[in-house]
Amino acid sequence: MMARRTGRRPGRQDTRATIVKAARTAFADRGFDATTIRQVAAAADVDPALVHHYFGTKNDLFLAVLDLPVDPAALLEEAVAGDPAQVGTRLVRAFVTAWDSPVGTAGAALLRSAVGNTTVARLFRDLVYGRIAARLVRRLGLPPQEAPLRTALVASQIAGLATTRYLLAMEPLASAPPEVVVAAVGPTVQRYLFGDLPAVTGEQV
Amino acid sequence: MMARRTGRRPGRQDTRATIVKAARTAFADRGFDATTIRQVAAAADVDPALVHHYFGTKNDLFLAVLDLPVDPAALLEEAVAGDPAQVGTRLVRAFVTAWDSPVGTAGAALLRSAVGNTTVARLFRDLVYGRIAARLVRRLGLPPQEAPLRTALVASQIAGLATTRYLLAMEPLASAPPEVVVAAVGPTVQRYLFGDLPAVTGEQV
DNA sequence: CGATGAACTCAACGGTAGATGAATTCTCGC
DNA sequence: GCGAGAATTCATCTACCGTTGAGTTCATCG
Repeated sequence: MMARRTGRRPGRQDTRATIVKAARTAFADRGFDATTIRQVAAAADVDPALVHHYFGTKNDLFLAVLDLPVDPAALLEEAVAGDPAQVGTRLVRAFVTAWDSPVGTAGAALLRSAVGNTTVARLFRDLVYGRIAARLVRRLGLPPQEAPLRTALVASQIAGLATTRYLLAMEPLASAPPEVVVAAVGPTVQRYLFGDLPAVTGEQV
Repeated sequence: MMARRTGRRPGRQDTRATIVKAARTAFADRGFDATTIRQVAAAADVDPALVHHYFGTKNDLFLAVLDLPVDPAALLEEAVAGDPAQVGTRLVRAFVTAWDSPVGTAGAALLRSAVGNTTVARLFRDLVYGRIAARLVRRLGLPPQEAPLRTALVASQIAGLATTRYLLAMEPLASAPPEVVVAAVGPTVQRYLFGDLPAVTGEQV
């Protein structure tokens, strides 16, 4: 971390991508509010002003972090195709394996930020409703009357998995091998999607 | 909100309790980092310096917020007593109904803060392990080898419920009547506690 | 090679946060 | 009714933060 001269650096380098990467992990680790542009700049070995030069405001930087070359919806499509009797298992597996990719890091950034920031929370809800749940309902052909509760229940289990395993790192879940998690949680998701829920029929216990 | 004179106020009043209450809802709504002492002071109609006078640092204020007259462990004891075949349902019901009490508000403060703050996260983990999970294992007589994963899975579903229903307010879960949630989620918790989990036997799928 | 613009840094502004210490007003026991 | 101490506020310090504008160095194209 030597003192850096002013002005443009020699050679060609994709500093912009470096900043996005640093920002993504920073947002994932600390959330939107707790992440400072100065931290991101330091991690990318760059002046804070350069971050603004590329991305404008801090909000814009956050949006750039969420803007991925791979659409999470594609992963979902893959998981939904196949035998409906094991959709739950495939969904959980897709989720767990995706977590180590940039998609997962962006997801961590989004979820962690949403819990602490009302504006990001709205963004998160819109994404889950419009881009995930809607697609799930359509592809699985869930009855319109039951669909909202069923998908919300799935969201609750998946969000809980993300929170405990990744955001809070609670053992032994945090370091359990993927297939253990898949075997344990998959059936839950399966039941929420297709199982017999007294709740959705309006029946009370 | 008229201009307030300096010095002690006439009459007797429990300003300290007022501050704790204001701080509890503030921490629950915004989390530790996003909550400012000035906000708490304003909500309690008091000068920021008074908050320090009573509680010292912001951390101490947070701990005071978590220090409740009612022990959450007591609620748990109540739910575990009775037919083991419906422990899952009773646990979820206890959780959902407790949420509107100060215990629930403190829980929201703790969870929301834990997601955004490493120090609080450690506090949260210690509480779940030592005060909740340990008691659950003991009272239900779970096999020591399976217990950690089983309780962690329960934690994941409960945390997910808290996150989606309360912290993020995702519909229709956020405004679903308690018994709907209990009927839907109870069996999941039941299975995590006593059900057949290929994962806990070391068997891989 | 010269110029234009992109990449990059410096220094600073205005805002807000947590914390502190002194000053003011009240209560209560003697 | 007076004095000690608790309750309360004021003004202020230091430390960051996001953001801006001006200045410096490089790459590229004519």
